[in-house]
Amino acid sequence: MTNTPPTNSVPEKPTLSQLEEKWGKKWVSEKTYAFDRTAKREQVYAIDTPPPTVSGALHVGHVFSYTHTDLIARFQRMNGKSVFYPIGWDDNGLPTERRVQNYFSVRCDPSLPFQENYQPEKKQDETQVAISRKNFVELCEFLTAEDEKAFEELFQTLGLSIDWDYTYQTIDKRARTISQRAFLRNLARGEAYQSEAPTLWDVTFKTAVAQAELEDRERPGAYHRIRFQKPDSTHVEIETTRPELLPACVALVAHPDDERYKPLFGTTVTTPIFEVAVPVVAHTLADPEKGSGIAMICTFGDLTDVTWWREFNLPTRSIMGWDGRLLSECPNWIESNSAKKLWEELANKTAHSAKELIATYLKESGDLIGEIRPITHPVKFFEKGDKPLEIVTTRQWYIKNGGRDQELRTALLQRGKELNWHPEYMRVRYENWVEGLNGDWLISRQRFFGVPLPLWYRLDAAGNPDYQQILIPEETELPVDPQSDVPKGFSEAERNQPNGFIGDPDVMDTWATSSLSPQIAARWESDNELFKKVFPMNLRPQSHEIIRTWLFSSVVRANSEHNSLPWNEVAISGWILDPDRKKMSKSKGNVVTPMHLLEEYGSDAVRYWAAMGRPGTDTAFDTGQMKIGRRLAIKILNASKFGLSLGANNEFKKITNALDKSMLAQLEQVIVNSSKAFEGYDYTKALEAIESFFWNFTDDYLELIKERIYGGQGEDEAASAKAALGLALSILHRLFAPFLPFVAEEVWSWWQTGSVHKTAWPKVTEVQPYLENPQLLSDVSQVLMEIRKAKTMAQLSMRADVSLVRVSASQAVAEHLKAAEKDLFAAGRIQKLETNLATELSVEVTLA
RNA sequence: GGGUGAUUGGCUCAGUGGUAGAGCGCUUCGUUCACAUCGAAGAGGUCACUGGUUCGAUACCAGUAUUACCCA
Repeated sequence: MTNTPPTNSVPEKPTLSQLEEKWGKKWVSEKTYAFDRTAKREQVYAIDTPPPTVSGALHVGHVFSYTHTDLIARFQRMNGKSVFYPIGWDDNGLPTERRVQNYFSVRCDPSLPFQENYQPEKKQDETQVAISRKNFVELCEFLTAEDEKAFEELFQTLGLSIDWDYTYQTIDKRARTISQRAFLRNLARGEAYQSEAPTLWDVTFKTAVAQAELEDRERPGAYHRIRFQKPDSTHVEIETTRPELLPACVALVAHPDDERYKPLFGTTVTTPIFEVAVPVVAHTLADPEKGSGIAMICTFGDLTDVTWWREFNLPTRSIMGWDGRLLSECPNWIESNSAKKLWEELANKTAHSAKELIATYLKESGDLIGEIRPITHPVKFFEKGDKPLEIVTTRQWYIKNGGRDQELRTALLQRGKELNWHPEYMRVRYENWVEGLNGDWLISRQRFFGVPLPLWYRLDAAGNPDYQQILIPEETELPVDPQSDVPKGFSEAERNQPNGFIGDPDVMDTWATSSLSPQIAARWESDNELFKKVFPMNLRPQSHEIIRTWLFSSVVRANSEHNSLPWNEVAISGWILDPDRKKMSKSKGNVVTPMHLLEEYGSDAVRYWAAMGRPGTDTAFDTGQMKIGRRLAIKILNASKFGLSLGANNEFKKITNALDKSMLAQLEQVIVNSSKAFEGYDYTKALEAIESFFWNFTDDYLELIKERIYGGQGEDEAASAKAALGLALSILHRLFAPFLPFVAEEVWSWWQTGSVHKTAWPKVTEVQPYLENPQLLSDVSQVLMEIRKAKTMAQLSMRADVSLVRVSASQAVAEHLKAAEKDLFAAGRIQKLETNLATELSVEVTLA
């Protein structure tokens, strides 16, 4: 720092335009935000940035929540931490598949051979071209690379202080390796297992669906009252919304205390029209209030059916195919000839058509009692699907997550308690989720673009897979694609041959990879030095709707692999609501794309709006706040230019004037309050404290010292103001740096060397040698305000003269006014000031 | 049905056991001398409702209503 401020480097007419371009490029080329690997572990602050789904649209919500993280990153960096702030792109999974299908009008057919140099034709009509899995994956990679460029450009324009040298993709080689390695370790420890079991199944995507991907939707349904024949030829009536599952009925169930049905327990009844004998059982999960109090158990109508089927060891009578249609062959448990004839009509019908058909048959046979009763009820859907889920029995891979194991569940709940949540109440969502788990984590997906399960199976002499004979790769061979790679000891010629092998066709759930984002970013097992420095990480920022998925699954993986949390803190962002308070989402069509906002208002202004969204609180999209942010940024330019032109400098020993010291005392409080707020992740509170000081600083303090700094009260008094101004500007530039990094860097560059973003966050020790009662400036401002009010009321210019100001005030206030009297005279254009003692402040202004 | 938040001027939101706050919007006034991409000032609220604790409640407690989200 020099004693003579280089005012010649202050532009004549400062402007916000082009600052993003100017400084954004410089930060990248000078690696301003590079992680310092030589830093000690305690000096590292590591952030597990959410990898955005690049196949999704750029969304103003990205700007919002990523800015929040950046604020924390910048604060920590200025506090001397070596900030590890990488980003990844989530290009793995179903959203990418769908986008590729629509963009190129193709579909994946894994049975087709790979075509070299395949060029997709431009999308022209709705007929999709079938292509091989490898071609399909190539298209996914091509398209996501395009999308990633758009995201990178947005985030750089926004000024995120990411270290771009550590960027990863959830489908890249390292991510696939880590994902497969973690799975193999789970397998070796017995935490991963395969099971042939009833599975929630999406008939559109033809894939299994995990509990975390479910959602309930209210759908119309109808109760059908159906009678079953008792052994004595009388009837018992059940009610069901799914009569199409009647052929899949394996039992009836009622509550053990239900007097109406007690005599039936242990007996056998016969299903109508299909004439299959089924037992009547008692179970406490049967609700006596629901319908007739007795229900049919089918394989499988819902998850309760699965529970009953397991507990009573009932037979499996599945009638639903993987495509959501009834089986084409009549099931072997249906023996009556008339029922077999009916099946010819039912075969290959969708659940919906089968329901109508069976209702018609029941009506004809007289077994449908009374009218069909329409209701609305919750139905389970895949969150990305649009047909109700079915339950089919398939072989799938699972990872233990406490859903079937109380000890693990307790351990994971304990992890939730160890984690520091911001805001704190979000912890409850985690606890509710873990407590409500009803099964392990299903990780296999019958999809194409994802990380493959790194497994092969032996084929027996007949060419059928033996799933108990698993062939696994060495960790050093990873990543593997079992569709093209060959297990050790086999040759490609043995693929799909009797006594040979087959590759597991499935990929892993996208969360099975995303849950390892801290390990991927930290380069687990490929850069141990880095890993030791940054894992467990300090912060996971994310939004609240993925607590049950991303956050929970990350805790599961770190707990089993590293016996630790993946990070110590989690900061939950709210959502962006549109101005009508509706959640912004692509399906609602109310999404605002962010790039033009950055261009129109400036990145700093948009960041200001984001910073005003409190942690965890949903925030309305509001260009008004961006305008205010823009105004603030302009004010910083102008006030800095003005201050530097007045001769602001660093000769702090010359700070002697009481008003100057009072201003610095107020600034001391701002440093204390904003630092404290930041440490508690409340960046909004920090910004409010800084901003509010700044406006008073420009409106009152700068006005008050103008005369003095021009030399009106002698050289020493001017020198005090210049030095105080220099100290205040230096501190303000640094306080604003995390929020408005572009304008802060710009004004810093006018009079300092190096980047403001690599300097130290202000410390109270900087101002502590120069303090006075902070109330002094407030009292003087108060009187100045009264004077301005009088001029405004008289409809006069602020430059109008005041012949007399008569102040009634306490002794303390009077002393404060006396201390800054000359400044007050000049700023208010006062000719005479009289004070007298009073308990309450009052100001009487006589205009000239 | 269970849970978690929210409810404060027209709007968006702070806030504290002791006289109700900010910004925007609105109204009025004001530009030679940092800033019209601006400044100064003004009006505007029974702090959702009902009880309770308290000398005193917008704040603490209980209940109600409305609303959002999570889970079933």
